[in-house]
Formats: sequence, structure tokens, C-alpha cells
Amino acid sequence: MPSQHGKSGDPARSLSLLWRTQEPTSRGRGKPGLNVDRIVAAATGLADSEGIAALSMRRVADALGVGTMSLYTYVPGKGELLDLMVDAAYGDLDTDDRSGAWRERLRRIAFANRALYVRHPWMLQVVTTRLLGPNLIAKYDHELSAVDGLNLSEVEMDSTVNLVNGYVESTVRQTLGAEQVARDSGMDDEQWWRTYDPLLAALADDTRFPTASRVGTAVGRAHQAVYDPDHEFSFGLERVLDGVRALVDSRAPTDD
Amino acid sequence: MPSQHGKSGDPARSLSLLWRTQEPTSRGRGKPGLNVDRIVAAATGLADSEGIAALSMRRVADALGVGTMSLYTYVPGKGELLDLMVDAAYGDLDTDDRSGAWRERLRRIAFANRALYVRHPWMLQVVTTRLLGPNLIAKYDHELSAVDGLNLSEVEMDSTVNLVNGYVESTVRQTLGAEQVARDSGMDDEQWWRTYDPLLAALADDTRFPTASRVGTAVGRAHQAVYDPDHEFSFGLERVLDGVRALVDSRAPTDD
DNA sequence: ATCCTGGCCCGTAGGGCGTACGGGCCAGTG
DNA sequence: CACTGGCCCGTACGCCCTACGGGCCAGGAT
Repeated sequence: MPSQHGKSGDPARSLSLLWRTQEPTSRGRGKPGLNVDRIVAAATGLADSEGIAALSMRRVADALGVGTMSLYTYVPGKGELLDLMVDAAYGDLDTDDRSGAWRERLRRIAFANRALYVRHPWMLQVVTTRLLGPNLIAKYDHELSAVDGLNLSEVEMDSTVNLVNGYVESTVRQTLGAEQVARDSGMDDEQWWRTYDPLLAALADDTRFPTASRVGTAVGRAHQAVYDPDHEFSFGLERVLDGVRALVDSRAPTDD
Repeated sequence: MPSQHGKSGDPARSLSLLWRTQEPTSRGRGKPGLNVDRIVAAATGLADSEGIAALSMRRVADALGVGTMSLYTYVPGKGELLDLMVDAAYGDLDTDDRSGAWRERLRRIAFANRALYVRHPWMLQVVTTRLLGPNLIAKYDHELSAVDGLNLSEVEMDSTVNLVNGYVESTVRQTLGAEQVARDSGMDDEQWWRTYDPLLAALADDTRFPTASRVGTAVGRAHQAVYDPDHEFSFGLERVLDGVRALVDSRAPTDD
């Protein structure tokens, strides 16, 4: 199922790819039919529609009507392709709007990131450490600016942004994982529970796990009734922002 | 790199495996040399030491000195094996200690979960939706009990526990991802930045991303100096718990 | 006008993976 | 004593990534 792609290639090459550092050549046969952008776009489309599990170099090449190995003329390997896909996707975020107070800005950032991950679920499967593409840096800069000027230390600013982003990622991951399982099994939550709850009840009786049983039932009922994912997401987000507020208040004790 | 395993097998079979529902048979050839527990243990050892990317049915079978296909006598497939591994790993958590006030209890839970994920990094790569093993349910019950009796609704209790768990998972994921990249590249952060920062500086000048540049530099320096991962983890955790406190206080306005 | 060169494209092949299928083996039961 | 059903597993199929090397061809150099 899993793993990461190691990528392990030359970081200098990766950087030059991410920042599109390449003068158009003259030598060589006519116009190239392929280029990095087309490959990234095809791969992204495939990953969006069929999931990252279906993303293979063969499938990408097929989608482009080209031999598998042709991709390697433009991209060192699958790992670098994934990096390029992630940075390109982050390019969809608005990094210009810097209006409003910190809480409103962090809220907007959280919702925008969430929407992006929902659009491109595979992004959550790619490790982005040392992925220094232009769009990732612009995103980081934009997010940090939301908590700049609040008397936080630089390390605290970084932690705060990571805290919010971590919340977004973990909730989206949860949601997408559930959707994937539902898709794979061909049963939605209600069908599934109706079928297997009796079986589970025979194994784990309510007296052994009283709290889990009570809460699980209530949560199931709530989801079945008027379940609003945005509301659920907002609830946790406001808790996180309350925590940030406590920090911000403590750093600006006199003028608040 | 990624994906999940679909598993898609018969959930009833999975449940019976997770809860070890099987009377020892009599018919058949002598004593079986293999059993589910031995397979799960071997697979866990392999995943712990070499990463989930190295976990293959062949490798597990080799570690047990057995043919690959013999595993399928005890386990329907790789997906189910991963489920069994996860539930078994959660069995290491202490689910008895219910002493202390909610904040202290959530703090203990967060640290215990973090330690578990550090010990078994591959756990973060397995989707646990509808994974209803005995240890996972016991964990859920134990964690919910930490926020029981605080006048929270059941849905709020569930959200709160998820909030804390989500924080833990996202921070550990970040840390482990960074470690994996460092291992794969053979360079620690300091070496890496010393080598590639000049290259990056040529591409992204400081004036274009002023906040990212300032904060990135400060965070890098801080990590290089007296970096204490526990302290970093605690910082964010206390922010999360502050957010929970705001909720708890609002639900018990009169007697606090 | 010819040759060279270097980019592009990609077929082949090697070493992984998960697992379906079917068959050999043998202890206990009938 | 035959049978049966659990155990063990070799083989094979269809995927995956990618190293290697070769064919092709437009432009530059001579």
C-alpha cells in the first residue's frame, strides 16, 4: 500500500525543474512533442481522477500517447514528478490576499488548504520536506504573514502555522480515508454498520467499552442525520484558533 | 510511492481475525508451524526496521523461513495483514490508567500515542476507518473517558479526542517524513542546507519572500542550536489543550 | 552539399510486487 | 484402511519502476 518514493535524485536537478530553469535549446530534432508541464498536468489529472495508487509512469505516458520511457527525458523519475505535481498544485492557492485580522486570515487559509486537498487528495501522500518549489515557498510566506506583527517569535510563528496546517491535513486525511474505504468496499457508512454492527456487538459487548459504545452510537446518528462536514471542520478549527488566541493574548499583554 | 491497500476483502473474515475467533482445529496435518500472531510479529519487525516500503509478502515469508504463499493460509491478503499489525500495535498502549484531570489525561494520551507512532512509523500510513479491532476500540474508549463528565455532547467528545489525536499524528508525520528524507538523501538538515541554500538563494531572492526567509532562517538556527523535539511537541500540544479548555469552560460556566 | 552532433523518443529487459490456482503431503477420523 | 481436510508452497500472470542502448532527425559546421 504505502511507502514514499525516496526520490533520492540530484536535488540541484530537482530545484532547476521546480523553478523551470532551462533555456529553450536550438539543436536537436524539431519541436519536442512533450514537456514538463504537459507531463505534470497529465499525471495530476490521473491522480485526481483515479487516485495516486493508479498513478504509474506507464499510465501517464499512455494518457499522453507516448512511450513510457519518453517521460524520463523530462523528469528524472517518479519521485521528482510527484514533487513537481505538488508544487504545481500549490500554485492554485491565492497568496496575495493579506487582508483582515490574524484569526480571519488563518481561517481563510485553513479553508483554502482544505479545498485544495479535497481537489487533489494525493497531495497528502507526498512528503514535502525539502521540497522548495516556488509555490510552496510562496504559500509558506503567505501563511506566515498572517501571524506576523503579533509579537510572536519566529519559531512561534512557524509553530502556529504548522499547527493550523496540521489540523487541516489530519481532518482531510480522515475524511478522504473514509471516502476511499467506502468506495473500495462499495458500501456507505450506513449500509456497512447495519451489516456488521451485529457481528461486532457479539464480539465487543457494550459493558466492556461503555464510553466508546455510547459516543460511537451518538456520532453515527449525528452523521446520519444533518451531517455538515463544514460545520464539523469549523468546530475543530475554532478550537485550534482559540488555542492560538491564548498565545497571542499572552504575547501582547498590555495593549489588548 | 503511496496508495493504500484497498483491502476490500470480507469484513466478517477481518473481524474474526482481529478478535481471534477460531477454535483450534483437530483434523489436518500435525501442528501448524505458522499462525497469525507469528506472521503479524514478523511483519511488524520488518516494517519497524526497514519501513513499510520494504514490507512485502515475500520478505515476511522469508523472515519466517516459509514459502510466500503459506502466509495466505492465515491471512487473506496484505491489506488485512496491515490491519492486524495496526491493531496489535495499539495493544501496547496502556488503556487502564484513568487518573487525573482531563488536561493531564489528554497530555498523557498525546505523549503515549506519539511514542507509539515513533516506535512504529508505518502505522501512520494505514487508513484505520472501519478498523474495529479490540485494541483500537479499547483505545477509543480510554481516550473518550478522559473527556467524559465535562458536560460535552457526545459529538464534542469525539471531536475533542480527534483534535488531539490529529495534532499528534500530524507532528509525528512531519518528523518522520523529515527523518526519512534525511536518511534517503544521506544528508542531515545542516549539510543539506549548507549545500543547497546558495542555489535556492539564487532562485528565490529574499525580497520576494521576506517573511518566509526571515522565519526560515530563524527556525533553522533554532533547530541547529538547542533543538528539543519534546519541547516543540509540547508547545503545540498546549495550544491545542488551551483550545479545548475554552470549550470545556464554556460548557461548565457556573461551577468553574 | 555533406557530415556531425545532440536532443528526442522508446523497445527491451531485469528485478521487484501481490496473489490466483492447483497440487502434494499427511494426521486424524470414520 | 481409505478418506478428508488443513497445511504448505511452486508456478505463473500481470502489474510496477527504470537502466541501457539504439534509431531518428534538424540544425550547425565544414
